[in-house]
Amino acid sequence: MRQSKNFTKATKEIPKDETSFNAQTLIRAGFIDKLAAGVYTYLPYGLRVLTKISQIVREEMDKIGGQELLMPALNPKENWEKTDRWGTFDALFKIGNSSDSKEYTLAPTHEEIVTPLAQKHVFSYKDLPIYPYHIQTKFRNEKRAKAGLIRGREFLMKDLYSFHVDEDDLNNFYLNAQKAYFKIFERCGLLDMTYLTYASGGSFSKYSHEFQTVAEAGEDTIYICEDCSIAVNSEIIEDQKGGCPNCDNKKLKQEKAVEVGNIFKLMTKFSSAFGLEFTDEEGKKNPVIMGCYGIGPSRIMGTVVEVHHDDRGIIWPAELSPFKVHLIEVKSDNKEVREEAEKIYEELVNKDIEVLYDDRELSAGAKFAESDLIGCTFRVVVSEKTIKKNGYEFKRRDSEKSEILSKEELVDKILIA
RNA sequence: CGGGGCGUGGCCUAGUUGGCUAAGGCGCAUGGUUUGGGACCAUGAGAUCCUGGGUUCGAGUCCCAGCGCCCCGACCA
Repeated sequence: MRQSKNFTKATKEIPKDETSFNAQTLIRAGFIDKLAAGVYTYLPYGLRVLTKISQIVREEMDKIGGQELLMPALNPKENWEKTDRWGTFDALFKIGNSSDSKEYTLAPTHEEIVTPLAQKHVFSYKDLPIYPYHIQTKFRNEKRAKAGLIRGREFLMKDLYSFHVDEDDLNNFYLNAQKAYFKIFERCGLLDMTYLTYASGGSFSKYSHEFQTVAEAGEDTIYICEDCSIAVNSEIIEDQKGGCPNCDNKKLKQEKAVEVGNIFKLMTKFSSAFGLEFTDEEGKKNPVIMGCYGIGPSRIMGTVVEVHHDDRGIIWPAELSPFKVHLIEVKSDNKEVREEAEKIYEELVNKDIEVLYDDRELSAGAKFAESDLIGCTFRVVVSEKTIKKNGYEFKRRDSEKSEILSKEELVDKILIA
């Protein structure tokens, strides 16, 4: 992509209506635009990142048997009355339709939709287990949206629901889902600071689990057991008398964290509400056992920015970088420079490498500053200097060192990464 | 939803005890000089001062109400 063709512009000014680093920086760099509190447009760069995160999530869900579908955001009131959540889920956006007086909600989660859906197709133990999921925009009328992408009113969420014949089968899948989640955080560059965190299980089971990423911007406080590499949240810490639920470690480390995912054993709460049953091998009817597994691509995007940055801007992990390479030509009005840059741009594009090519007639300083702000994993510079040296300057965003490489070396280096 | 703060060209800000034509920077346009870390000069365009009431000879400035945004808290299935 040619930067001269991108219609959004980076800015030096910090937007005054945002205080979180992720929102300030993503807005300045042209990834997102704010429409209202907790409601953002994903601009071309931002959508690329969001799509990459979603794709990672999709791949890891598919690997554990997930089946992707897409359920509606617009939900009829009746489904939510069946579970009694129409009146009790107070972050529900409600929509009245004056022409026929029918009421809807914009879905904040999808148990109310997926359970009756399963009911149309699950009759026998032979039909189980199933793992439908979707990646979809969720709506929650948060009393207070905050921290940019970390707590929005409209946000992207992957929610998978598992349906089982018994608790053992649920427990098995539950562990698979945990592993898949860690794979996702690894690919998003969050593995080192993300902890499986014991949370209250509500009425369904002893614990649910959150995935908490340590970050100053986080709104939760977690207590980490460094022996087991797990954590507990503030609901649990008191029950545990300050100790680890997994070992006899009494000294847990307190940190602020962002909840980037959570998994929950729903047991029969929703299957009972809708009467979702299956017939077992003996011909007896039993309620289906359920679990749910949430993870927020948009929230991950904000969290990654909080965790991976320096004072010049974002440092995207390789798999999330909006473009693998930021190609910069210094002195666009130098014919030789322009031709050389165009040549390598085409070369890289032909190798299916995603390149953002800064072909604008701006000063070198402006281009470098904006490049660091945007934060692509690799930077390649073409200038009078590099032409004299018969190569291309290559630099990682997370390193201060640069090197001059030949075309072949450059392509190799980028393709290997 | 309780408490606090803020609202001025596209963006960031200044604007004194109410006073005359609302100021500066960024960005934008035109011309010229520049080009390895957010260049410079000149000229120019661009404002319902959040909205609605009120006080006053006179309101960006004071009062009331509303809306919006941010922060703290509560909430987070």
